[in-house]
Amino acid sequence: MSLKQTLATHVKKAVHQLYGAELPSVEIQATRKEFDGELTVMVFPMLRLVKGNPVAIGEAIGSYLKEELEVVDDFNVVKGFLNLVISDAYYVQFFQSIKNETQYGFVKTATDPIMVEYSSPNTNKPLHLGHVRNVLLGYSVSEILKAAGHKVYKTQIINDRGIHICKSMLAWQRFGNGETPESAGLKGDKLVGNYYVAFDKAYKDEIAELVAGGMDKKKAEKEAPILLEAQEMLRKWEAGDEEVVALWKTMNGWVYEGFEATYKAIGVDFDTYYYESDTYLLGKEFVAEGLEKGVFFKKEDGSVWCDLTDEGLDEKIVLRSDGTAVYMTQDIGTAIQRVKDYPDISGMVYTVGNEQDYHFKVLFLILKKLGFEWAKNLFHLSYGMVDLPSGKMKSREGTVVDADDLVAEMQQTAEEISKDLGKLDGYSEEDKQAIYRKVGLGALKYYILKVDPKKRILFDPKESVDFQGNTGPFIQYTYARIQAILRKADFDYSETVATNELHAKEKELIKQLQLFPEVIQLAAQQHSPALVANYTYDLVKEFNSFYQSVTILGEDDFTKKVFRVQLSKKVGEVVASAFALLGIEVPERM
RNA sequence: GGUCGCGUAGCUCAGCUGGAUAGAGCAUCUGCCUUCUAAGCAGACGGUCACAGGUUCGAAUCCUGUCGCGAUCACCA
Repeated sequence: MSLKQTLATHVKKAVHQLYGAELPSVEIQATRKEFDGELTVMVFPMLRLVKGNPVAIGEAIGSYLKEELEVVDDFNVVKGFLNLVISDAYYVQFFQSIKNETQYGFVKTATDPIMVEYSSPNTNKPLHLGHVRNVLLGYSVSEILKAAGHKVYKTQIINDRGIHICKSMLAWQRFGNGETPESAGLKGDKLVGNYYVAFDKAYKDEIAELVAGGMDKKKAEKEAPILLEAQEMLRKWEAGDEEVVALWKTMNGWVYEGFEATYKAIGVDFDTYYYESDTYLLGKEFVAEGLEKGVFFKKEDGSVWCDLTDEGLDEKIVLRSDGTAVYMTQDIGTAIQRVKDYPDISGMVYTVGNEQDYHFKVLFLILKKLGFEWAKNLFHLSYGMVDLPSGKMKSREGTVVDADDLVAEMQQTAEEISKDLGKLDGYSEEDKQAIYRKVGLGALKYYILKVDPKKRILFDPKESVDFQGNTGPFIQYTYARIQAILRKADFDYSETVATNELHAKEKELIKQLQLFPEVIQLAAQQHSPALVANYTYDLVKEFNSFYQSVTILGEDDFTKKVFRVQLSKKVGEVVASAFALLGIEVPERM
């Protein structure tokens, strides 16, 4: 039983004995720094059941607790706040109980499997800063869910189907001259991206030409020959035309290779992949079934819709009049396919930007209407856009921040800062590069993950990302210093030592460590890596303060010295664990 | 226009299911490297928590309205 629970039951007992009232619950929280004590019992909420002066009630309960419980050393009452001073012995004992636990704070048994989808890029464009946020969030939430005791399947849906793919293919046929990533010396995703841009340019030129010839602009946009040709290509593709399918396979292959390289550089991975080209047919099947059941209805032109006006939403199309699948069709199919493949999953998390809030609201509703029990356990992990000072990122206008470039730049910055400080002199170039990579990526990842997913991020490439203060490198740096202590400790610090008095900073540190398991659970509940990031920062700040105000290795008292090394070591372990939840590595030195 | 999200220090952000005098970092200023890594520590300065009502012993937090910013309401994905 946790300390809070113990205290709560005793507070209830006290109130029962003293006032004959039964409290349904007791509110206990951490005492604010400016007051004496560790934990505070709220007296105000009791006033409903217990008539009297809150200070007097607090005093009475305080005396009772001090009398009854050994861990309560003392108490004081300020207004309606009963502050309890918890004994050092309790914290010493708590620390000793977690000291040797591996992966302290993690739930080790994996139950209730959850599938987490993230990344899900468009195969026409190289990954950019927006995808980086997506990938980092999805990966981190997956790790957090695992730590909180879930089995997790990381997956992505690859949008390898649809009119957009045909556009790049068409442009490649027209302007490509058989170019390949090898011949062009380009990553595959970059090469295909170029053709997508080429298509767009040709398309715009054709529209301009038609408009110059007297056609209405809207009509021109619909009737530009290159667009009609792309649409024709999509029909051929859905019909299984060999030539089209072969080209599609080749170009998709290039893109995937390019994406994999980027994922590897960022340090994220997937357990399983889904391709829309494999699931859209299943979606169509269920649209047909839904139509029979009356969940959907057909319009005169043959398109199929779902009426959601009862839910306060609009009508939503689920199948085009020409019978081809739309986005929604595919997502219906994909969700169903996943549950077929992994019947044990209890829920799914979709990491997708907030511009699709409406889409997912509708998707979840439709799946519910189709009668799937699991539809209630779907969660849209919605996140805000990453904006640049110049506004939105637009690939067509060349205002995107490319993911590969970004990672390289961060590593470069880490290298420059590190060289100025000169702490790595004497290490091999290979070791140094590995550290620069960890630090550069750490800065980027932390910068993005520490903010609440719902909020938009303003990213200024010029000012780049900080390396001081509440940042990844600051936390990594603290970890590296702890490792330095452990390297220099030339005595055996593995034995449990009998300490009975704690330095104020030691107590603060242990209190902070104590919070870690709760933080993991809360972060999992809220799907929020930001909680983990900010917790880690607090822990590290507490450690630095401790580090500055006590001597560790130079301490004369052997018991204290050992205890402090053990404490430092544990802080290091928790920092490493917490950062692993964010997908950030920690360096042994920097 | 309908719906959803956001609005906290000059800037970037914390603030858990309502709790005490709203917290960090950056920037500006002041101290601290002969002792475990100064990417650090200690301190100063900086606030009408967008605004107005309401609920409550108590509101940055919950409710209503107003304003500002963004997203979305496609036979695009």
